[in-house]
Amino acid sequence: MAETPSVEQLLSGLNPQQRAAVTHGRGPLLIVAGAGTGKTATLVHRVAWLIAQGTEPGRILLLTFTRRAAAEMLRRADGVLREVAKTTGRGPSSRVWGGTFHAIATRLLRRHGRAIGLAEGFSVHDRGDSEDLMNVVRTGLGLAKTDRRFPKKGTCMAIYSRCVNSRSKLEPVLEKAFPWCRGWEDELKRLFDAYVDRKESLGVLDYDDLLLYWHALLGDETVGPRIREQFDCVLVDEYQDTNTLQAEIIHRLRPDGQGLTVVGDDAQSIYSFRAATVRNILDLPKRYPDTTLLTLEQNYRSREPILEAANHVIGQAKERFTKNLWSDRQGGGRPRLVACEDEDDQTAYVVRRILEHREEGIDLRRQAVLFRASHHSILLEAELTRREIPFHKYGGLKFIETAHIKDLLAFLRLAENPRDVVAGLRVLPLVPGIGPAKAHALMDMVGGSGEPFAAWKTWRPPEAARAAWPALVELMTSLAGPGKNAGLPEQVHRVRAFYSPLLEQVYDNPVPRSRDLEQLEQIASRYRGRRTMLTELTLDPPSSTQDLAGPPLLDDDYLILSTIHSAKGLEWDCVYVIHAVDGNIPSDMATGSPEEIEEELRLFYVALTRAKNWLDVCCPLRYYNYQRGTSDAHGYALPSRFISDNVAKFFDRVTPGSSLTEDDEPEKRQPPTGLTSETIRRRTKGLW
DNA sequence: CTACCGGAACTTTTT
DNA sequence: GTTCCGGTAG
Repeated sequence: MAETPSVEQLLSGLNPQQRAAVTHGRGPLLIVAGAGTGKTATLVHRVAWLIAQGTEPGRILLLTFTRRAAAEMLRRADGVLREVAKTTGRGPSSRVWGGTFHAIATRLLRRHGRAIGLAEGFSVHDRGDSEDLMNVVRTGLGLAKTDRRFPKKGTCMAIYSRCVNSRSKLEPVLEKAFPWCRGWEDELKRLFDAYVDRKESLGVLDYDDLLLYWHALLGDETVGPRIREQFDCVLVDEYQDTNTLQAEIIHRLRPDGQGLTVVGDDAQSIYSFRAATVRNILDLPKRYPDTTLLTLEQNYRSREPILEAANHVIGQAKERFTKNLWSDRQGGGRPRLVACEDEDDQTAYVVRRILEHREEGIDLRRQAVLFRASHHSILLEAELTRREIPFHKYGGLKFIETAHIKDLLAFLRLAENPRDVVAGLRVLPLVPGIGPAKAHALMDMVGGSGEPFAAWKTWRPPEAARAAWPALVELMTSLAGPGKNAGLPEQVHRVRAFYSPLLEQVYDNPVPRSRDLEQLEQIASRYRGRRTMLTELTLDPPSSTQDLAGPPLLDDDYLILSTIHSAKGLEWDCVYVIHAVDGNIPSDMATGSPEEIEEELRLFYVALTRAKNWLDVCCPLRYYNYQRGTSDAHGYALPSRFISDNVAKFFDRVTPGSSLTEDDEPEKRQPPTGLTSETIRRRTKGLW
């Protein structure tokens, strides 16, 4: 088969397996792509190839794990297309439907939701909002004060979510994942029923609903076929991390598998806590018997010694389908296994290595520190700040989840959807003199249409609320009514005018919080409208203030700190894995069952395979237990159980030793004999 | 009955 | 830095 020159050009630089994947026809295609095997490049080229072959960009659906990944792929696909555009005349891929399952679900539901009785203006609750609503219902049913302690709101939400996402009944879910909550079946069922009703009456969808409604939409006799016909090709990235509900959505989108491409790596499945199941990727050939399976095994990312160590780590997994990866990037040193005395030692070591590498010409942004839990980097962050080394942290508590940001957004959400109790219960108690009880009563007074907050005007506030009450009523009335069409920055500004004085009373560190709010006002102009801003912020929350401020300037350089989960799909020249001790990797919270431990092993594997050229794994052996007060709160840890003797052989063992650490703790290091400060002064004077 | 304060306990990973 | 609880004051 003779290829046209432009297509040949598009395929140049791909290896035979990648090429086969890119040019595969319409039948269902499963690409099992190991870490660093050019998975993204393959997917990008496939999108470009499909377009070059005549598929309209708007008829391609690209589902990725994060929006960041989607944007990156579309950007790169544009690049590839531009290269070949001269000869094919095909346009850019920018109209490809790309995004997360949740983001795409929102778009489709706004467009077609009417057909299944969904109001177009529905609002989306994030995890925190959902928990709050769950709590409202939980208290309403009197489950908050029972003889035995009833599961807390977060646990209730987790159980509910798992039922929805794994599409299974309550009993097995409790049995398998929440054994300590058995015995509350009846109460939980009542609670979930009430929660569902409540969402319905408020016109609110939570994360799980987005998937659930999308699924339902596809099952509808009239709309279902319309959506199916909208797309010729569906491509799914990170398929190993999809859950049962998502797999069924895919199945309903492409019932016969025609035009379906799925990419994943069962060795990198790390989201089972979110009800993801590896079975989706493993069983795809069973679901579609004519599936073509292609495997990518050549790793272009890591040097061979790093890959060898990583292969031996994942070699300990019980069930695995992908083969070992290989690389022709020979040479270079082996990865390091660093036995640190304690966390301070680890911090000093990591900082020193980072600076050494920077001296050698590796920018900070090409280096990353990875850890299991977000709080593992606290000490390091403090040290980086002290040394004025810029860094950017991914994962963990997000900007959007801080109390003051949620407060401010709650005003906007309440204006957008006056029935949103969760928003109301956040806004109202900010006024002195109004607590949960009065807030509840006030929310019951809110009307449906016309002027929703009219009843608040005649309400007689308690003495303490006299001053602030009329201002709040005026603010809300205006935001929900005539002020609705004001510019978004203007709206935020008005909320800020009302909220700022309260902020100073409620929080003891109002200054940085106030700055965050100003920032929010600044970026508000970026969004098309209030509803868009609110949904985008819940579906794609910026991970930090810096992120929110926009892409950093090209010339400023910063180190990456990230949870291993957030590091998925990314790569750096130098990777430092910290806190690689038992209890952290694997986490104590995840050692209940063999399956959980297996997932922790894969997580460790993901961390190691992020490294291109240098890899340091640090194990601080003595740690400080912050929960146990000040005296004698030290404990001892062992290196991660995943670094067995057989694995350790592939690392260089390093001991930083106290002489290499920085001079922060004088009591630890005696000055070498014979050298006194007096001699130093004398020597110094001899210098000039 | 309601609001508010202080203390205690806990904090995995994320759309 | 929260969230959850119990006690106290209005």
